[in-house]
Amino acid sequence: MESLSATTSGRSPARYAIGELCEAFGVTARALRFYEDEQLIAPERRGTSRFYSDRDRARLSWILRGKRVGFSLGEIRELLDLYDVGDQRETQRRVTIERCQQRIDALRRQQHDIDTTIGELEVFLATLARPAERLGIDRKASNEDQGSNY
Amino acid sequence: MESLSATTSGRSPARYAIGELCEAFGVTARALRFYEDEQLIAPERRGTSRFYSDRDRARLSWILRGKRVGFSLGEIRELLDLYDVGDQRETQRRVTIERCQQRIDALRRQQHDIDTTIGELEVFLATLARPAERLGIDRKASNEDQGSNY
DNA sequence: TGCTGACTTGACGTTTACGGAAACGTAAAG
DNA sequence: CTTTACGTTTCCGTAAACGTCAAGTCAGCA
Repeated sequence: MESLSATTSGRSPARYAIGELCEAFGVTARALRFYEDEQLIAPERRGTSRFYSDRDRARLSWILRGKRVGFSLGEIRELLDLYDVGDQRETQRRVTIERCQQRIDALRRQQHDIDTTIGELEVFLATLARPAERLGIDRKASNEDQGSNY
Repeated sequence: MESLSATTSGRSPARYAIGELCEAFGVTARALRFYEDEQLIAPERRGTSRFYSDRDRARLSWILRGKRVGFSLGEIRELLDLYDVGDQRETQRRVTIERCQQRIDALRRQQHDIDTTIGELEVFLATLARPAERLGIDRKASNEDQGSNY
């Protein structure tokens, strides 16, 4: 059973073995099983083996990006669940929308934080380039610390 | 001793008590002491008490932003140490520059990740706005997962 | 048939970033 | 002098996100 995706000799309903996904995404099998325990993905189970679909692949992609962006696995699960639920009875929908908005706002703040950090690192790099000055992170103890993410 | 910053009745060499900093930055004293244990800040110690300078304030600001941006405390310490060292013997300097560049690159990738995530969340919000469709995260299992941060 | 390699399920260990509580010190206010 | 507020150290606990064995299963093949 060389490659699962090869056995399915052509089109879409591809299945991947756990090792293939690990390879493809650079994660360990342990991690994938952990995500499964935590209800983030649910690959098909034939007996004891796992078979991942393209949907699982996409989910994994979301999970990993979510992590890089600072979401906890719990939050990621919630978001994925939202996607799955999709619509719902009015009230549920409003909550969902609100939570999404909050996430987006948080991400925007994070963008700003990253901008600032990159900026400071670049300034620092500049001082390194011409080694003639002393530096001070401590100009005026800038009070711009509103908007604490998360 | 109402407020330390008030006793220093005017200019720069202000000192802050731990409680003031907590208040100002929305962190617990426990956290500040922890950062001290971890060598991230080193407030003046008169006897057993702590007195924070503007420099400490600025450092704290950096620490908190660094955290929001995804640095670990260890990484933050390294970066702060770099700032302190400033220049150095040529070889050390090159390493420093390199590490900075890497951090900046990682942050740029993170920016991109966040852009993508915001985008997806907004698309999702749109589908929520007009509740008439089914959605699929799983269009084509987009393979755009290169550039794994950190 | 026996080996190899990939996979499986537990179960316990680890790191990070603090939180919480005990037990005590100090200092200004009433 | 006692209260109240704030601060200190020390130690133990925890949640998240896996890593790391151990021990066993199963398919393919020489």
